[in-house]
Amino acid sequence: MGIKGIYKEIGPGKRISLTKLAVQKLQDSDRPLRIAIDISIWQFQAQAARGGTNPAIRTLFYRLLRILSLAIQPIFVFDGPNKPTFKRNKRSGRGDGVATAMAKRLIRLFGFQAHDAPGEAEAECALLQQNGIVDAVLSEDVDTIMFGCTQTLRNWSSEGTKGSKTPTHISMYDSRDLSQGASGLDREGMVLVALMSGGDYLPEGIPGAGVKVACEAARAGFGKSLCQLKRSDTSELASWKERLVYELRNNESGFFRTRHKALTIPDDFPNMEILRYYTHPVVSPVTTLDRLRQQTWDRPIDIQGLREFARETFDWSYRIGAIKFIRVLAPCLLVRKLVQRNTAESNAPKDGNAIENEESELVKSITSRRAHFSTDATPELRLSFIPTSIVGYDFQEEPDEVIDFGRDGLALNSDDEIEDLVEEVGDADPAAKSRAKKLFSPTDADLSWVPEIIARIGIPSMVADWEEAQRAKTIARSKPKASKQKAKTGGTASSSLDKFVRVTKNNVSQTTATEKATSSPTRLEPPRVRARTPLDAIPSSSQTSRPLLSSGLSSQKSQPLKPSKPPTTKPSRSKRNPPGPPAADANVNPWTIASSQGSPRVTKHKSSSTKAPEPILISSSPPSSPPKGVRSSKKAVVDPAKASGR
DNA sequence: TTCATGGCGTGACTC
DNA sequence: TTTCGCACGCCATGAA
Ligand SMILES: [Mg+2]
Repeated sequence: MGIKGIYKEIGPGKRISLTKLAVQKLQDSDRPLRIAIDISIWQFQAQAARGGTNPAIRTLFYRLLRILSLAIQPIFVFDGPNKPTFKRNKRSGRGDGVATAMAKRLIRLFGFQAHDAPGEAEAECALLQQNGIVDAVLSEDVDTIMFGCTQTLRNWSSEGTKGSKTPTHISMYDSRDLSQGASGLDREGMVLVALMSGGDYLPEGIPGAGVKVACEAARAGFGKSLCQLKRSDTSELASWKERLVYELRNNESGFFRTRHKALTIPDDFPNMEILRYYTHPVVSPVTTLDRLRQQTWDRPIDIQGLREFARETFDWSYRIGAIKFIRVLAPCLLVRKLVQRNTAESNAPKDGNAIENEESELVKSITSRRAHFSTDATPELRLSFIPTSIVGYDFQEEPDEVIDFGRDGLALNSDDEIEDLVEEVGDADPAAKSRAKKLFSPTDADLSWVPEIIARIGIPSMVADWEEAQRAKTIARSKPKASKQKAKTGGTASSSLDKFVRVTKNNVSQTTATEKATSSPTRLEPPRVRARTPLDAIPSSSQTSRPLLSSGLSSQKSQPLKPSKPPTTKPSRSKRNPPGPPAADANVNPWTIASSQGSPRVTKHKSSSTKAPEPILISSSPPSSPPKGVRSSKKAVVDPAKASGR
């Protein structure tokens, strides 16, 4: 339901290289960037791909490779069956069921997480981000902000007018910056904009009121005050509406550009069901969050499984297919292996030679350094590596496609997409290989640009040696007579821990220059301290007298944790609930609304367990991190609530 | 006149 | 047997 014209209001976001974002997180937090990805961002884009077999899923494959090479830890979120009732014409599943199953399989072969949302993926992603399970959400639009996401990424695509369409950049939206910015839109404000301007399937919007008028109303505080209304207080709601309409008509307080005498406000505006859709979307319960929190982000890549997937799905068959597979996978897998050397190393101290031996198994040499625009000048090193030794896959096992039984490297050079250059096929001259860069042999060295910090993690001593050599070179150039005897000051580290610390320090001092140069004011918030949602702990019985939305701080203070008190609304919930109009029930029983909203299908009992039944609370301002204990007690509170929904 | 809304058509991708 | 998004540019329309 992207709000039409919303980007004219909130701006284009910060366009930033995904490499830079990932590297910053690696530096600042000593761990990879974690993002939740709404899988639907590719549901249409991928259809545009042409050529070969299954180009759509192949597009996903290449994106997954890219994620791998960015050292990002993703969790892919799929839409679930519990769509809100007012979106009922849509249905996910059947049509792309096969594609969905394939996508999940591929994602898991990469060692990435595939996660099913109970309802809308966008809302689930926002929940994961709010709870610190991920740092940011990659989505189609900025709707996630209305679900409470504070770091939203969208439009992962190429940047600049240069020829390459390689997707390098994303647009980043920080909810805190947004509320401070010119639009002044926070979560509540955006929800009001959605409610007022409506949309194709948001009924009871105000016809003729678009994003401009709605934003003016939001800046005047009507979003916040609407969300702070006590539930089931119809007179307060009527008063809110009266004030809004009065200001629209007369513009007495000057909130609006002009008066709006001609607007016809529907009788049932605002639609509380839609409001609740944003404030209390159908998302996973805390138990699921805990499970996700405990899951490891470092699952191994199934190389053999990926090879078979590519053979069957993309028709990358025979030895030629295997070589193509190795060629695209190796540079990405190299990054993974470099980063893993940080954590995977045993604590046993190793001598310098052992370290250097391990390093040279991964990387043969470093050839150059750059600060390229495609990565926002994030420093990178060009690494030379042997594809087969990175992938560890024996392509020789695979039969040749044609009758050519030759098993020297020559036949391998005929890759299917280099026909343009195949004039040289049959030319056995090795020099021809270097002339035509596209001639690829998986056993020969290949080159790849890797962020310098990642190289420092995986091959620290090789980087140190290379830097020393570079330094010597420049010195030699400026003062040819100077001796290169300057000993390696750093030398090889005595332990892996020391090594990493040293490397990190070096890298910080080294990269601050470039950071300042590019002057990026944007950075991710520290995620760990960010366990939010203190409000889930609210006893259900307090709902009817509680604000629909209020500030996180005050409500947290005022919420007594009463795990022992079961909800008293069970009777009304237990009668078979038709998905019919909940508006009538809304003032009577919030639980009814919650459940009806959650399940378009009456037969789905699951909805009651997946719907977080607690009322309330949007806190658009950054929350104070709750103490660790809150989380566990919250669990205790929610469980009975969940049981009551049965 | 100026401004905002809403309807319509179109593109996205990799090799 | 049901279905599906979003953003952008262009233009007509109507309100103030
Ligand atoms: Mg959306």
